[in-house]
Amino acid sequence: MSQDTAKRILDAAITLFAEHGFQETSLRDITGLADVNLASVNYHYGSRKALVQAVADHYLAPLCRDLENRITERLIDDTKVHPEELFEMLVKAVLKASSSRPQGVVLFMRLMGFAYLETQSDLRPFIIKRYGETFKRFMRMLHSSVPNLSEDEFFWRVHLMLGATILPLSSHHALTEIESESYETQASVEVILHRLVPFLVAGLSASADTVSPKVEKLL
Amino acid sequence: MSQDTAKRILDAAITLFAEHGFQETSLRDITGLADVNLASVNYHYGSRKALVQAVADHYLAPLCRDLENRITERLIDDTKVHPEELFEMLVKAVLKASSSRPQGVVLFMRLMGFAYLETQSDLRPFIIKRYGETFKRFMRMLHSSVPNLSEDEFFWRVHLMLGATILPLSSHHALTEIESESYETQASVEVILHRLVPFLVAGLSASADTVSPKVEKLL
Amino acid sequence: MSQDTAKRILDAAITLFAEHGFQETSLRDITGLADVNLASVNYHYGSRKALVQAVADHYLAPLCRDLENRITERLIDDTKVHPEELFEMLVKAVLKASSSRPQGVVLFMRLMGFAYLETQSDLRPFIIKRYGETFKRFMRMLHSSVPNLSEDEFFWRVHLMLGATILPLSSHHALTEIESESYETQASVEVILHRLVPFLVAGLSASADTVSPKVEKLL
Amino acid sequence: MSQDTAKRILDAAITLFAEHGFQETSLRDITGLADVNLASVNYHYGSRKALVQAVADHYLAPLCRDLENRITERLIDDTKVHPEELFEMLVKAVLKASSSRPQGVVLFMRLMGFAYLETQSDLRPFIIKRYGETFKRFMRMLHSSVPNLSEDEFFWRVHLMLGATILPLSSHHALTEIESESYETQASVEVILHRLVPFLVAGLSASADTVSPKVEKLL
DNA sequence: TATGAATGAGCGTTCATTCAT
DNA sequence: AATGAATGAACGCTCATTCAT
Repeated sequence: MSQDTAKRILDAAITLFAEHGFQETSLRDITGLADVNLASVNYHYGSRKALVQAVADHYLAPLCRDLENRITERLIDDTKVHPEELFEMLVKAVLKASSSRPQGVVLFMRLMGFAYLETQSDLRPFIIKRYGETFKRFMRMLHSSVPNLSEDEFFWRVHLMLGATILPLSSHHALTEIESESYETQASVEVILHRLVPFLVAGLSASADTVSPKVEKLL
Repeated sequence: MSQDTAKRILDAAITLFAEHGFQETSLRDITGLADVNLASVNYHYGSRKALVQAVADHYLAPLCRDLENRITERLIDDTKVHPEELFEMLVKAVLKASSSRPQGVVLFMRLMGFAYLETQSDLRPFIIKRYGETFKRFMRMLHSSVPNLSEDEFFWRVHLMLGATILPLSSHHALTEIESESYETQASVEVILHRLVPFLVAGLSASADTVSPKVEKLL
Repeated sequence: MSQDTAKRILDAAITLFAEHGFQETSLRDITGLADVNLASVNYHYGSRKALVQAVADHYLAPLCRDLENRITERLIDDTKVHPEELFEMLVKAVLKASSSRPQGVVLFMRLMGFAYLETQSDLRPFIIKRYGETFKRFMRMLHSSVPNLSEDEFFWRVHLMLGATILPLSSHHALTEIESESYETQASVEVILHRLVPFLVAGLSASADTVSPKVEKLL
Repeated sequence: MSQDTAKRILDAAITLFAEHGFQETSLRDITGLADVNLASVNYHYGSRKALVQAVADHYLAPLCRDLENRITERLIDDTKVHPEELFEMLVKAVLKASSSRPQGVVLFMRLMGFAYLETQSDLRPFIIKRYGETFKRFMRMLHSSVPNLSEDEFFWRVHLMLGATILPLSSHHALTEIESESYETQASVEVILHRLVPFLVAGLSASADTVSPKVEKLL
């Protein structure tokens, strides 16, 4: 029973945070869905903020552990790393980390989206502090896989890619409504990923210079 | 005085929404900054939700009017439209619509971001209902400017582009903190746009097929 | 109606704080007795702490104003001041400041007692900051009215007198229960004061030295 | 181990009650300091209230036992008893009963203060019921040591003395802050007692009549 | 046209206590 | 003998909204 309540809370929190965002989800919503006592959140997690961080940990801890392993393993072989390999690596790690529950990837991406957008919650600093090193390690590898991109240019491209990844995935249930198709959900995530990677590769590999005259003109 | 109060409220709302997001901004914050009575928001706008929509209108109404004009004007000349032209058109319209105040583009993108994530309850349906036709018209032109892209494929690429555009811009204040540079704000927005367009063009123009074997393998 | 709610809250707060202490009285107790909405406390006073301070102000502001006037007036005549005069002055000021409601003195003394004993509430520092000067002025006069008392000795005697004054008055309703008499309340306060003043005068005027050998022996 | 846990709880309770008062100290504070399980308080003592009473017993039981012995022993010699003897007797008993730990006297006096103000719900009735007889016996001796004091007059003087004793001692940590001296704690308690006794003797011995005309005038 | 006052609902948190093991 | 888990009640506070003036 002990472990059960804490897990029920975490599950309900993941569901509701992903559905409505962090700030629009109250502890009463969570404990109501989990069918546990309101005070048990504080008992098991200490505070609302700690629960939010536990949700983040639930995804990011295994993800980063897995990613570290893959990176380390790949570096044994010191041949040149291609960007496609790294994207492949990341996608696999994300899929594995979020495979434990249905809709896992979507929930994860929505959580990342809210973490990105919601300024008040201290989630972003928490994530940077606890998992920043792993992501930086990955980013350094990614950067060196695409030469001829300045530090600045690369930094922003990463965020453009993040935006392209997180936002469509996190709202894909609404998008699929627009498409007016009904289909099995996990498949649709694969479809998005299927369409995402070539987009990212092309965007990351784009020359920074070619269109800049035009852009400068219009600014 | 009446018009003045309503305007002061709108200005304060735009400022605070852009600074702290929608959910983190209370009517008390807004009326406090505007130095008007708390009840005047409901008096002038009817409800909090209506105020949020008024803020959306503030940006989207001139934007769509401007965009419609540009589209119509361009279609007089029935030569083939290139994607760069359309991006240029959109960026100009966005910059013009948000030029009236500092941080205008950022607020606008944050607004779109929240609408995307559906947190601000009914903002997305409101926008679709009121401004959807203009965007659809634009999208149709964009689609026909890039042949050899299936309906589905194009649909998703649009959202990937939206994600790449909206999310980095809407959180750019946090990103620039990470970059640890000090900079004049509006300039930094231009920098982002400067870096955004080649990324979008490359992504949109990417072949859909090339990397699909790899991706299928990893899913 | 505006002034009414704030006053009803203050009245209920005074009653309940005096009856059960500050910490054992909740805002819901107060608003329940006052028959007003819970949120109106925050509306009119800002916070619970501010309400507590308003209660203190209610008694101490007129008391200190009155006391200042009496002190100033007395100092016009530069004859020697006797301790009895000062006690008389203080008692009159206290009675006047608390005359506005039945049991006024008792409530006032209980409030002072709780302020003395309850460590958590920040009431004591608040009182010292806002009214300390007046009391210091009074104390300086009292000190110079009883020569041959060291600074330290006098300081402690003041607190002994305060204890003798506040604590019996604040629990006098319980004491009178023990005495098993029933009588009109204000009269009983007069009885206490009647018995208090000679006690205080004797205590304040006691020689500091006479019994010290004995005391030292027993410590 | 059983006895150990109960004792650790009592020790922690005494420490924290003395430091922050009864109401400001939660069971979690106590069990946290004692490093025992939260539920063990209820297991060993039954309830929070029973723990408070156990703390009272811890001081009052040996005090009253000691006091009874001293009274009985003194009565063997049937010479007249002087008030100083009785104060000496009481002070010795209090010091002895509270000598087992630092700050003992202060805690004891705070306990009495809260019991006096009736805030700690049923502490006063509990003390009266369990230890009232001893105190009454002492009071009767004290009364007969000071002739010419009416029953009423004596009754009130006892409470004035109690107030003068309890209140300054129970808040002496705050008072000494005001004095802005740094000092070894137990010593400061002795200083207070040093200054208390002559004050009490003088107050108790004061004639009841001398100043009454003045007082009556001002009421 | 505008506002001070008031309201009901809901928030995260803390509490002493209970109970199965 | 002892405890981890859980609970219901209550806490101070903030919220968007309403309403009489």
